[in-house]
Amino acid sequence: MLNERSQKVLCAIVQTYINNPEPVGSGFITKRYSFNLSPATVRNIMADLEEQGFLSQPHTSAGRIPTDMGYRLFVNSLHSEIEYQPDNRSNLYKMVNELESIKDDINILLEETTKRLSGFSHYLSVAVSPSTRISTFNRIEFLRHRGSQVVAVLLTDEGLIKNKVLDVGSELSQRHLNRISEYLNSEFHGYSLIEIRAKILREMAREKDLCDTLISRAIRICKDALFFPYDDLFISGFAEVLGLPDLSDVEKIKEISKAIEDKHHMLQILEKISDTDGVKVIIGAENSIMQMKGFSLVAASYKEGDRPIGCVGMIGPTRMDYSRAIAVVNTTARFLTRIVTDRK
Amino acid sequence: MLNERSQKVLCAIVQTYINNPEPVGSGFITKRYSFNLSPATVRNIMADLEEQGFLSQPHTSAGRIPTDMGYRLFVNSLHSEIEYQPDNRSNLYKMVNELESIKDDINILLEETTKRLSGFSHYLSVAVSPSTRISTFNRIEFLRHRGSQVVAVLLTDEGLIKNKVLDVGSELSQRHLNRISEYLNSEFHGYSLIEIRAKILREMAREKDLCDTLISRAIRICKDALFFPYDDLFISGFAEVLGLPDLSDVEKIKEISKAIEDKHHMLQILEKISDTDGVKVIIGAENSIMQMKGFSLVAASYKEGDRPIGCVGMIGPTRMDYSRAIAVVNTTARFLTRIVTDRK
DNA sequence: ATTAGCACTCTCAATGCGAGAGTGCTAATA
DNA sequence: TATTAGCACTCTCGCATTGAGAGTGCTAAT
Repeated sequence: MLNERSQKVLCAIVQTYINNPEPVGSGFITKRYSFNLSPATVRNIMADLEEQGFLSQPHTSAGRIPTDMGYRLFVNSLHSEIEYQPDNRSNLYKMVNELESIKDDINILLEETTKRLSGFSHYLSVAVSPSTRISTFNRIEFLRHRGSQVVAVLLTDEGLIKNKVLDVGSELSQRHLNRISEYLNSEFHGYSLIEIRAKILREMAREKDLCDTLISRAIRICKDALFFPYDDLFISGFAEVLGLPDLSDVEKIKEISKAIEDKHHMLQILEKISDTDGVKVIIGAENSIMQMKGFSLVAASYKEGDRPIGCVGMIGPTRMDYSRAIAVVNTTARFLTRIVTDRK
Repeated sequence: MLNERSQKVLCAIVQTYINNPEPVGSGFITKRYSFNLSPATVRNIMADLEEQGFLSQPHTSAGRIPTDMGYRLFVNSLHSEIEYQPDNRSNLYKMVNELESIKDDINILLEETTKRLSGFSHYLSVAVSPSTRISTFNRIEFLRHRGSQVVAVLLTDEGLIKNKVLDVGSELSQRHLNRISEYLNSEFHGYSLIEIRAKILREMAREKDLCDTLISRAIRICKDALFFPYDDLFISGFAEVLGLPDLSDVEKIKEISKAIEDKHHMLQILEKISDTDGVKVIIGAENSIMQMKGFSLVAASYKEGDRPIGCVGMIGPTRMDYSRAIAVVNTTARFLTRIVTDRK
């Protein structure tokens, strides 16, 4: 579909544009790269590439800029040859070292990770805590709060700690609550939360109009206590990206700020990535769910053992430095995987 | 210092400028307001006001715009006559109703409050959770986590629920942990966290090299478990404020986004307000701690009974609608006070 | 298939111009 | 003495014009 020479020229154009956000002309390519082609030839190639949808022209007499399709080809050709560049490494190395010391609490770890990531990449960075739905129930405890309120504290094998205030209708003694939690802990240990939820619903349907036994009460309380509609989302670096030349336009700024304020939507995107393996790159409006025209997402899941449980990533303009971003995200995800897996 | 007529003209100018962000000319004032003055007279007054620092001129042949001092005078003259306008009320009323149903968890309540507040005010809204330092210890529980890690769950009388992962050095049995928490709960119930912290430090100094008794161990664990460097800060409405004409400049956007990303600094400002009573207005760079030139903060503390414990507020351009903002913030703070106080 | 040559197109920055808005000042007025 | 009418002045803003520069597409030659 695209001969090797065309592809090389395309990549040269994309790389040039990434280095400097100005339309790339045929002259620049011939001067900078030693393809041994004349500007005229490059012009012909560029015209072809434009016709095929890889490049576009701001106006008739300007150079070319890559389209999303152009970036895509560039990124694909990159994917195979990515190794950690030494200069990234030194920064990352420092970061990883700093993070080692706060690995006890997964959420704090993720928050600090995004902060540092955005700090030295100058892109927006994001992370989601391990998905509650697929997390493994470790135990739950109930603490009397006030009146008929109870605080449920849920611990999962992945290191998540979630609490929730419940109203249980009537005042229960702490002893009573302990009996309930003991029952739940023995019953549910080792199951995933989503399994437990299914179990509970089945159970409830069965003993619908059962009298107020310990078990039925436990089940009812538990149904609420284990339900967390959203995972935690960490975003950092908004002030950073404002410095990028790609965001000199107020409209663009509005777009991205809307995207990150809609946590629900962002979580949807990231959750999908949390399920897959390896680094994933979404360019511009490529993925219909990601309506951030003009921005790209580079993300990777982190795993507990072999099971992906959450993800970390970076958002930048489509014109972002993909090779660096991919390397950084990949390394960070591996780091998180190690932390989460080791502490079992 | 400023005669009544000048002050009236100043307020008219400020109000006009708030309604429409364009320099106000003498002609407009005479037409719109029935001061029975000629444009020339108003011009003289305006020249005086400028000399005294209440107004400024973008350029020689333009109208005047208020300085921070101008806004200040305007706000002060407003303060006395603020009542809840009926149109605010209907919006607020709806909001308050919606919030009633989620009052169980103070943090969720504050988060939802800021979301709604920014949604209908189109300004940035902020809130801080009850200050941990002055919160009243209710009880603490420890849950075994993994290895030598323990999860401490702290409940305060104000309804705060905080948890923290601690490494206690060696594995302790749950029974052992329960003994420790029992001891702490009986010892510290009813004290404020800051008092407890002082107590602990004294205690530690005294039995510095005591052997590993239950008490000394409890004390040591507790020192970490009760220490929370930052209160929770909720901010919402960034996408909203981008719509304001005052933020059409990228520099301005950078400024405010930097301000809200520096949570530490923001907390410092809000904590001061949490200690005072009534609605407080900080205009522009008035307060040296608030280096957000061009933005104002309208905030009020919410209380448990008579004791201020946290605060809620709105941030907008200095050109914001103070009268509405003050009314809204005031009402919201009262609402939060009611919720927090009632549920004792 | 590639390339040199050239006319063409489009942007961008600089310039000038006129309309409009609002001022400051002066002299007249109540 | 305080206010006001009148007027020249200043500054911005939008618009059109212009020339330089960059890069293209096309054609004809290699």
